[in-house]
Amino acid sequence: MPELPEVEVVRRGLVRWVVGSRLGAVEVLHPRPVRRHLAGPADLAARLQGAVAVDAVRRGKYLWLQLDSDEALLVHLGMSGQLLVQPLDAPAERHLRVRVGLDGERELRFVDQRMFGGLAVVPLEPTADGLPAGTGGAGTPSAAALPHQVAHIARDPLDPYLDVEAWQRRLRRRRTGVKRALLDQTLLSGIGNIYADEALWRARLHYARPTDTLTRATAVGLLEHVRAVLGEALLQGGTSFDALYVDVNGRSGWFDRSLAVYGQAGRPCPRCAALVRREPFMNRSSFTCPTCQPPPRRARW
DNA sequence: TATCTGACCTGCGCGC
DNA sequence: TGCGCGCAGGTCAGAT
Repeated sequence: MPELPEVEVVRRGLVRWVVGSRLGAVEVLHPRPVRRHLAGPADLAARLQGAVAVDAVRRGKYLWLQLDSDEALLVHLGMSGQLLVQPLDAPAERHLRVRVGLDGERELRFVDQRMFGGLAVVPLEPTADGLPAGTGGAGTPSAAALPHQVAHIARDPLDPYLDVEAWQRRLRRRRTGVKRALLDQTLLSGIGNIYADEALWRARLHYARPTDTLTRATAVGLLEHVRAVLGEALLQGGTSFDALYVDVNGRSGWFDRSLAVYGQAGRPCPRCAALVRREPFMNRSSFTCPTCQPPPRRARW
């Protein structure tokens, strides 16, 4: 599933293969992925056609292609979205939803099986703090502008402008469980179920540990574990369990081979050999080591 | 205001 | 073989 490392791999692919290109004809093959472009598919196509992509920017799991028209093509991959750069004559993918011409030679394709993701053309607004909005170009800070649809999304763990002290104070003021807080994109963005479980295992924290019982040192240590696991995943091209996550050239990542607990129920913990446990959590699953991550006496789910 | 829950969506694996 | 069900999970609207 696309979390921060997977989206960053896609963003880097866009920088290499799409930035600098002039967008051509747009074909919307299913209305759902463009549902957030309220003016409709025809308006989306009209705004894209002829524009030049000048940068690819990411904040958390949100991604946008900045256009020379002072607008942006905002993309969220949802659970199964893919952005592929393909030759014009490449066969259509089974779940191809939108195609956008590139320089009359190639196509940018949005493929999405489950259609939780989507595209919209939106205006850019100055950031509230006047700082770069996220990661752009070759991993450098972006322009200080972002779509208002992303304004409520917090900075991510790999963002150099993340205010760690402010984050740990907000985290510890919350009255919830630590995993629920890690998944809250308005507190810290980019983390999904996979990397939340991996970071909590590294930090030896149970997912139901109340955030208001964390010390400053524990909170900051957890952030370091989050950064480490995201960084390692990025180096390996992200996590691919199946064909649902690939980069813009259709290649899968390798980090699933390095997962300690996520998806490892019944297998030995790499640290203590106790059997990893899977438990229902927020209509999904949490994977923990029962020895390294004992449940807290007072739990918040 | 803060926190929590359920709906959205499709394909796959499993049990019957 | 075919059917029904559960599961995967990011986001957001609505409920508490």
